[in-house]
Formats: sequence, C-alpha cells, structure tokens
Amino acid sequence: MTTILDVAKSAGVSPSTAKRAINEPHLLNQITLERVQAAIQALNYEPDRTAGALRRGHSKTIGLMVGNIIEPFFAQLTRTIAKAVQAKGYALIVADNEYDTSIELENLRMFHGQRVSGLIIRSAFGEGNLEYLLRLQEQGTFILEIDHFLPESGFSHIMLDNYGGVEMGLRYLYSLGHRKIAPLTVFDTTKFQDERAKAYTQIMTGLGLKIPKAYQRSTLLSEESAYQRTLELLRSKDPPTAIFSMTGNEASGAFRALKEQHIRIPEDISFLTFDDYSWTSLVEPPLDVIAQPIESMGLLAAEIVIKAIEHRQPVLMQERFPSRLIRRGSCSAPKGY
Amino acid sequence: MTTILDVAKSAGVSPSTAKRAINEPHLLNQITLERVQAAIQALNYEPDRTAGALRRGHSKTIGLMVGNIIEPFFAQLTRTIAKAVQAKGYALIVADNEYDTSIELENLRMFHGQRVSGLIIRSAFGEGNLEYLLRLQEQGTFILEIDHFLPESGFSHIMLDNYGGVEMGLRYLYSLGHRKIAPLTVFDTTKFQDERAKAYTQIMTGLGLKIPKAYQRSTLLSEESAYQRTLELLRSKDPPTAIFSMTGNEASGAFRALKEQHIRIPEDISFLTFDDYSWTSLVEPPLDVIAQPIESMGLLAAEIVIKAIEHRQPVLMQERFPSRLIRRGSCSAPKGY
DNA sequence: AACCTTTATGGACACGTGTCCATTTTTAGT
DNA sequence: ACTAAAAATGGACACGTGTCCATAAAGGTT
Repeated sequence: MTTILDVAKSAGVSPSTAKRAINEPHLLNQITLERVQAAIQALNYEPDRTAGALRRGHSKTIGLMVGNIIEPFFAQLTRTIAKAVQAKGYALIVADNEYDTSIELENLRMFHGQRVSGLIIRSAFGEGNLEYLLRLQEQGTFILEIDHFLPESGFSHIMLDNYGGVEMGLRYLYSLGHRKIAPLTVFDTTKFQDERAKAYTQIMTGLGLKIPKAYQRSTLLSEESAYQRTLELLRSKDPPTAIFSMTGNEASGAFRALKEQHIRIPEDISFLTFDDYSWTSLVEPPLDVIAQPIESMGLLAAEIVIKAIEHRQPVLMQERFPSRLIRRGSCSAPKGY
Repeated sequence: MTTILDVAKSAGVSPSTAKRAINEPHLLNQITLERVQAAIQALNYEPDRTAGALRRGHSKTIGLMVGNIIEPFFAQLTRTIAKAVQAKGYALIVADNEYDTSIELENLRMFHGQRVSGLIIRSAFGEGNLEYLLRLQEQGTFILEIDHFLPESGFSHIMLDNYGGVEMGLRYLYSLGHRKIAPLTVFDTTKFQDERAKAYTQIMTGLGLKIPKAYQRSTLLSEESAYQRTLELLRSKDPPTAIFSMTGNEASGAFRALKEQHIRIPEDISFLTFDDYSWTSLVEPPLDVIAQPIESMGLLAAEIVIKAIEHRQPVLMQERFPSRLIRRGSCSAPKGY
C-alpha cells in the first residue's frame, strides 16, 4: 500500500510537504505542489482514512440508523444524506434498528467502535438506549434525531410538523362530513408517545368527536399489521367511514385489505394516508396523501451534522417541516351525508 | 476515550491479557477473564475499530455501491447485506453511482480511502472504472459484482439468470398469442451489453419474431424515461400487443402512461415486468411479474465476501439465481387472437 | 549589512490496536 | 522432587496519519 512517504520520496520532498499538498495546498510553492500532485497521480495514492481517523479521534464517517431501509421514506432519506455527506468528504454507514431497542443497541455499539463523527438516528420507541446515546454525545459524537425524538434527550432533531399534518388530515375529512375516522398508528403507552397518535387524540377531541375503544388499538408500522387491523375495523359493528393511515407502510397493508374485501373507495370508505409513495398515484383510485418533504429534511440533517462536526461547538437545532395535502380522489363525503 | 490500557489497569492485568479477553477469550483463565470483562463493562469500553483497521490494513467494513438506493431492489439488497455483514462484525458503507461512471469513481476513491475489506458493486455501464477496480483488487480488496458484471473483469459475481427470466417471460407472452412484444430496457451499444436486452433479441429471433426498429430504442432505467417510451410505443403506427418491462422501476413509469391513456390491461395490451415490487399487486389489474430472489442473492453476497476476507484466499464464485413467474392477470391473449 | 517578517519546508511524536515473541506459572509424568 | 510440556500472561513494536514546533529560504526595511 503506498503511503504519503512513498509520495514524498518520489517527489523529492519531505513527508510534511507532501501531506500539505493534500491538506493545505495554499501553503506550498506552486512548483513543489505540482511535483507532489504528479507523484500522487503516478502512484495512485489515496490517503488512508483509517490512520487519519485514529489520529483525529473520529473517522469522518456518519452513522445513519433508520427504522427499515426498505421503506421508501428511509430509502430516500438515506440516499439524500449519503450524497450530501459524501460531497463533504464523509462516508455514510447505515444500519436499521427494525424499531427494536436491542437491535438498535447492537448497532450503536458498532457505530461507537467505528468512531463515527456524527450520528443521525430514527430511534426505536422506548427510552432503552438514551443512556448510551448520551454517553456517545459526551465523547464528542454529534447526535441528530430525525422523524422521531426522545423528549428528554435534548439532542438536535429534525421533525415533520406531525400535529399540523394530522390536523390538516382530520379537518379535511371532517369537512367532508366524516365523524367516524379510524387511525392506523402506534398507540404507545409509555411516555414516548407517537406524535401522530397523540395529535389524533387531541384533535378528534377538539372537534368534539369521540374515539371508540376499537380505534385505539395499535398497529406496528408494518404492512401485515395494518392489513389485519383494517380487517378488524371493517368487521366491527360500527365501522368507520374513513381510515387515516399514519404511515405509507401501513397504507399499503390497509389498501390491500380494502381491495380484497371489495370495499369501494371513496364510495364505501374514504382513505387518507401519510407519505406520498409512488404507488399511491398508480392505484385505483389514486390516493389522497399527506406528503413529507423528505429531501429537504435529509439535506438539512446532513448540513447540520457536518457543521456541528467541523465547528465542533455544541449546536442545538430543533426544526419542524410542514407537510402538504395532495388530493387525488380517495376521500369524499360519507354515504348518506 | 477509554482504551484497552485503561481496562487493563482497572482489572490489574497487562494490556495483552486485556486484549485477549476480547479476541481470544479461550486462552484466558476463567477468573481473569471475568475480571477483565467486568472492567470492560464498568468502563463502557468499546474497541477502537479505526486503530484496529490501521494495524490490520483493512477496516472490517464492506462497501456497497448500488445504482440507486431508492429502487426497492437495491433497498432490499442493502438491508439484507447490511444485516448479514453486521452479524459478522462488519459495518456497511453505502453509496450509489446513479448509473454514472464518474460518480462511481468518486465513490470508489472513498471506499479505497476507507480501506474497505470488501466491495459489493452494481457497476455503472461502461468499462470506465475497471482499471481502478482491478487496482483495488490487487491491493487485497475482495470485489464482488452483483446484478450486473463487466465481462472482462474476472471478479466473482452474483447474477440473476437473466436469459432464463427473459425467455420465461417471452415464451409466456408468445404462448398467449403475442407476436408484437415491445421491451422496456437499455440497449447498450458498447460491448457491455445489458443481458436482458441481449436475451430479448436472441429469444425473439429464436421464436421467429422480428423486432421493429421502434422497439430497439433504449429507456434509461428510470420511471420518467419509461413513461415517455411507453407513450411513443402507443403512438407508433403498429403498436405492440404486449409490453415487457425489464425492471420494476421502468414498470412504474410505463404503468402510469398506460393508465393515463386509458389503455385497458390486459384487454388492449398485456403487461409483464421484472421485479415483484409490492405495488404491483395493489394496482388494477394486479401485474404479472418475474420475481427475483433478492434476499437469497444478498445473503449469498454477504457470505461470499466475508468468507473471502477471512480466509484471505482468492475466491472465485460466479453464481446464477433463477427467477419466478407470478401470474396475476395483466397478461392475456391479444385482441382478435 | 543587519534585522525582522513572511513564506516555504522539515522532523518528532502520539493516536489504540494487532501481531509476534518472551516470560512466568501451572500441570502432568516419572 | 525433578523435568518437560502446557497454560497463562506480559512486553515491544509498527501501522499511516495529523498536529505541533523547528528550521531554512526569500523578501522588505532601515
């Protein structure tokens, strides 16, 4: 493996000078600089980032932990962040926690071992790893939560305006005449309540609507779980006139169930979901969705993290992004309204 | 940052002994082992993998370069591989080349700098970076191509049996009575021909069918490109009776175009595509697809790479996976057959 | 020419681990 | 009790870089 020493020898300069050609080229005499650059080229020299990481104390690497890379929300986030941090000379290490605290811990250990410079995390529910995260932060790793945050952590975070999104959705359905609106979401009993579930409860109450027990059972952010839940809702003795899915992932399971049961949308039931996934405009009818500005969130996340690392001051930024309602035809007035 | 020296001191043993508690615990006296483990726990010690990487010469890190992480095929591959390599103590660094050779080169440099132990790559078209890859290999990085390979590279690879898949699809459409079958795919003019495009040409010819010039224009593996291409096909004076999309990505654009033009499937045109993406069963009609065993391919990829790294012998494995035809109702006999 | 400043270059060292070899302690065999 | 072998532990060093400080050369001022 060629090192900077080989480059220096080949260019006839000292190792220090050779390194400067890479890190502080403006300090070098033009002629010297070119000679070193030629040597780098000729030897195909590429600085060993593992050595740099050891010396520096962190690896110019960003850890990204998401719920599940397969979900388009996370896939797009991953792509945006990967590109943005690479442009700044950082590499992206990805892992997913499958919404499971113990898997998350495994991955946090791995990130710790890799001495990641920063960490962007969509943490699993529960406070399980807060302690570990705080320790990481203490050791100088900048931590940014995204899409979800632990209320007591005090980390920077980037979030959708979940309350606003749910409110927009519920008011929309309400204005169409719906009163029996069932959510597909996670009702967490711990203090780390899902924001959308909480907003649903608050806003429904604010609208003077009551929430039957049957609506408050959780799904698990999974397709299968939402599929089952939807079947249950349809079978209940007082079925909803509208279903409001809080994630695109759940929407897919719910839509499958509705289709299988030959429920007509929106004639029999109205359907609204978070996340403007590309399939939502391909199905019949195309779905009304609440779209998240995923790319903007990813770009800001990358920017904040890099800035915090390079300025090495404790940055605190907690940002909310607005969502957008896209109407395509899956919601209408309920029957007999 | 606590190091193994701190652990050793705290446990009252030498650094060598402390390290052995992690790397070769079977060599230690039970009592000593427990004492060291207690110290590790108490100090929250996590080995610095950047230091290990420097000493070892590679970073126990796998680089994964895909075309575009957003495509479900790559997202699922990423997830499967990430999980599998993490289980073996490796971290996964991801990057996508956007099917662009120069972006790919950037990322290869980054992987090189990170001293990745192995590299799994879905290379961009063209031979642009073959030289760089060969140099990486020479320096001890194991390289595995996936989904696509450069014929002259001699790297290990994991591929779908593309010929078999295309043949299965074409024979299926042929047996239904179709003779005018238009493909959505990349017709590459270089020697690095896309396997599916090549197979299409060969098999159509073998079936005694001729391929109009209009069918041989490329799409770019993108939704938008496939959308435009489909519109063109519909407008042509002798439109096809069946469309065969060679990737799930293109299928989405094509389906959108067909829907927009109010083309009935399969009454007006039959539609078949590679990739069993989850939306394909949600649309009307549900689509016939040729499914790839993505998870099996990912698992084998991870296994081969890790094995090659740990045995550090030059492994050569070139493996083909069969695809599977799933019929759901988007193909039928052409009109008037 | 003497001095100071600026520009350009060189050298020493530490980061935390893995590897290799040396040394000490224990066990087994007689 | 003595020796050889096995088990357990210890120590020295190198990996390639970034950082800090030292030195040399060039330019400017009096």
